[in-house]
Amino acid sequence: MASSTDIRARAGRATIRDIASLAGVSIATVSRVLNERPDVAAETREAVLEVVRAQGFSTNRSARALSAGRTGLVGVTLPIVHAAYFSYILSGATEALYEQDMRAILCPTLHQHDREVNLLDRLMHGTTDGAILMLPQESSDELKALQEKGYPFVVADPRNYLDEGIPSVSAAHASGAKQATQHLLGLGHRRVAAITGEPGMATEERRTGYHAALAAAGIAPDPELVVEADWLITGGAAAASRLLDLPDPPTAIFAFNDNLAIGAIRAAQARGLSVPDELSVVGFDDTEEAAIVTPALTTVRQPLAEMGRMAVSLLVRLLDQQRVEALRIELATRLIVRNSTAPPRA
Amino acid sequence: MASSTDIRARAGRATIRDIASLAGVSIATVSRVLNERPDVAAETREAVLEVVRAQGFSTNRSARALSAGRTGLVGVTLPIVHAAYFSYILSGATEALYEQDMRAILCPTLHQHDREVNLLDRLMHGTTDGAILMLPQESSDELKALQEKGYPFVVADPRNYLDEGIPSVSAAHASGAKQATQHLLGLGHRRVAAITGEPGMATEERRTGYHAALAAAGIAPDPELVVEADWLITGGAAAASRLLDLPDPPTAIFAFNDNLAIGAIRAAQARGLSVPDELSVVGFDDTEEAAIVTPALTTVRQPLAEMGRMAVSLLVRLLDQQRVEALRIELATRLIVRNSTAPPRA
DNA sequence: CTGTTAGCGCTTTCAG
DNA sequence: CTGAAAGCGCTAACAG
Repeated sequence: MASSTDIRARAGRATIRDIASLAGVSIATVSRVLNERPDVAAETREAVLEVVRAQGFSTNRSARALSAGRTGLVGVTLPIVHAAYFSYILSGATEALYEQDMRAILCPTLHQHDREVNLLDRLMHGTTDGAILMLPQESSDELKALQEKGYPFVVADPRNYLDEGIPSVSAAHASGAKQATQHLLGLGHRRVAAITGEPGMATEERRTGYHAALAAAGIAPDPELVVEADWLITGGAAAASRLLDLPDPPTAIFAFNDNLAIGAIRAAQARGLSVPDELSVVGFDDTEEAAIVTPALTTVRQPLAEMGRMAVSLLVRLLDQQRVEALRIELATRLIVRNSTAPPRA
Repeated sequence: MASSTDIRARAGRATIRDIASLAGVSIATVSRVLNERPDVAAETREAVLEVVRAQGFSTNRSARALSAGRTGLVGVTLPIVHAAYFSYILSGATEALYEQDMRAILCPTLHQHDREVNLLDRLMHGTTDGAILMLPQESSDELKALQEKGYPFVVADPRNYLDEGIPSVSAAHASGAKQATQHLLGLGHRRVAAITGEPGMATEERRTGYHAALAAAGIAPDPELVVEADWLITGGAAAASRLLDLPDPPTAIFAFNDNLAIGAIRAAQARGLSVPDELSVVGFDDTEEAAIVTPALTTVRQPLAEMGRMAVSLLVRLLDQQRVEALRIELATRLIVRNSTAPPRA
């Protein structure tokens, strides 16, 4: 759409200087117009914008970044890009950034700690204004150090308990777990088992919610009914087998994520048990698979995209040097009831 | 890790100038060392690196970008970040970029054409060195225009047939479809139906492969056995129903993507047909769901991550101004046999 | 092999 | 309300 009256035959694009001379004003004025400063006469502004449009000009971000000290870029670190779980958070964050006219730089760490460190180091030095961190396991010390260097960041979906003062956004694991357990209890189950994930904040909190629901229903927790597993389908299957081998097996299982729940369903089905008729299973996360699997999984939905958006909004406030009272944000979850849960057999 | 002997009490980090004076050399020399230029004495280099390490210095990318005219950033546009399909390509691309010490800037377009245009416009102007484009539908004209402006890019997984001269990386749709159809034929099926997706390059090519396999087996194509659908599960179910209502229904269906295949399976099961005993179904893509669904889906795997990597490697060559002979790259697919296919009932 | 110097394109005081 | 001028931190000729 560039008009044929472009002033420059040279390869590069028009610069602010070209616009200025074409519009008969100084570059300072053009800069003001471009940055929507109020102190420009309406006429002047119009004249400048006219030329800007005609030339198809748009400001060179590198130059602006160097001069203004802000890049408009935010680093987003995450273990793996294609994992659905992270990509939802990423998606929310990217979208929220877009709305602020900012962009996300992707930094996959592949679970390699040295990569995390290198990446962060580089991000800090003039590449980005701040970062959204999704880490496989955070060390409060390192994060503190980062913070002391004055680099703004927020941890999304923290894996561990973080020091106060470290900005973070997470799901309300405990209340979600409580919902899930209550759902099972409400259905009439009394022996409700739990398959927990690996140690960490999520597991701790979800266990807290599980116990809280049990306690509220006046049921004494049975340690036999709580087994730990890795977060994988196979782990869930193995754990469920152990549970079902118990002399007095559970009639319902609350698995701490969907993978584990799917594994549990598989294990039950493998031994001829019908889900949900003979065993109810609830998951956590509501990944894509939850709806696809047979029977469709009752599970606790995490507001992943929303966590990404929230993280950005927190970060933006940090960038603006606003005082932020609530540094740690927790987002409510929602129980999605599908077909893997039913009242226990009479 | 910053030593307490930092020369600057000021807020900012050390600059190349600080390093230069600390090391007793000129900034040009520091720059040379930083850029691994060969023309520096080993001693000098060591001395400089010493100071660099001590100060925890790392070069300001914005400044380098402005000065050198290269940002080390590549824009990646894609319709939706959290769609597994795209995120695999994205993942491969990001990883390949990382290896080149480059980074990806995420640009989700949400299927909005104006966003695509704006984004590209911005990407061009000093934000990125080039781009990987995943578009819902490309217009060769617009891409040509982009190319004429001298902006390097490559289209990943093109939706439409592109002009020659537009760099692109895609899957070998035709040969993949041929494999799939041959698999069915090899099992003994004679009435093999196809559920195509919406018009576009993928559908065209896959249809070509389907017909080629039929022809090679000496089977005349029956137009009744080819029905079109959107790319969704519901569409697949509807299409399969039409097929199964035929007076002489197919014993096997090749669905042009996994969603359609899942829909077909659902439709068959809904009318009491067993898959694969009474109906074989093959998909295309090998999404996450393919392995989860019951029965697990036989499907054609697209090398998505590899496409991303390839796109980057093509782009990098373009950036280096290398003459590239093969602008259009096609990556082989692979048939993944699972449980949704079997010989027809005797 | 090393230093000097001139910008890259933009933002931002500081005057007027 | 507008302009002049001083950099932001780095790279890349060009001398020496």
